[in-house]
Amino acid sequence: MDTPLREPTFLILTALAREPMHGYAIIGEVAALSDGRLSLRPGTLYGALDRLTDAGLVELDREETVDGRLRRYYRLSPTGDATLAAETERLRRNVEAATARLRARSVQPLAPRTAGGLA
Amino acid sequence: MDTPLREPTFLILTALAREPMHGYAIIGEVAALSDGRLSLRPGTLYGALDRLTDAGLVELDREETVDGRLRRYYRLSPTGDATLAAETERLRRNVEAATARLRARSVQPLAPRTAGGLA
DNA sequence: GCTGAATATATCGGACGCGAAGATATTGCG
DNA sequence: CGCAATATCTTCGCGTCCGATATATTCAGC
Repeated sequence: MDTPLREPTFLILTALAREPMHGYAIIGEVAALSDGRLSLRPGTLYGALDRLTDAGLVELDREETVDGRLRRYYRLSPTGDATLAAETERLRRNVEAATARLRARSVQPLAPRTAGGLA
Repeated sequence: MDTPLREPTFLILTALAREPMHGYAIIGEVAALSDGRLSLRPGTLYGALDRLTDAGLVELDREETVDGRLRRYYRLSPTGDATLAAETERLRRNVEAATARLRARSVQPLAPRTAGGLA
């Protein structure tokens, strides 16, 4: 898993970091995590869970049946935990780099050539 | 451009935030920005530049010919600047959310049931 | 003077994650 | 009884990315 995680995958792992959850609950948790910016579609969620399970980042925790409806709980594996931590660090560095660049530009938007200061 | 930027695209915009650069120089700049973690391939770079140009996030700044080799400089457009700032904020929130979740798990890895404290 | 590495651009095909849409089944509300 | 909400799963197409390849020029080494 050298490839960087995309946002939906990253937030799914984040949602599972605290405690095991079932798929449908993850949709709501990710929406909350992202302040409603990202609403996961079933295709994205279950596809991602299958991929993450195959990759060994999440594991099936348990299955419950509540009111006749199946709930399949997933949990973060140790590998998934480490991956999420590493990904978070990677993002943190990217954020820092971009912030520094944006600030640098803000300080000196354009070289003051046309304003006719001296010369 | 509602879709979140992928990492290569994000770092290309970051590289351009400070000053206009030509394609080949961006490859080195992105490598430096990511501490060598991400080495852009030509296919990724020029494809991304075309897409970003079409989307209005970057603009052709100027063309130079140095030692018979063409250099095509790109610069961040105001839209690209705003997009990069917004994306950085989005990432910052994701990093914060993940960090909080990882910390929460670290404080209480498992419910202390088996350790037999009291009871 | 030729070869190969570095500079600098471009293009094509495959892989893969994501999103839209719809199917299925159950409970609860009006 | 029909409709919304809960909860799962599947199929299809798109966009992005990467690997590979091509082209052209300069410079270093032999």
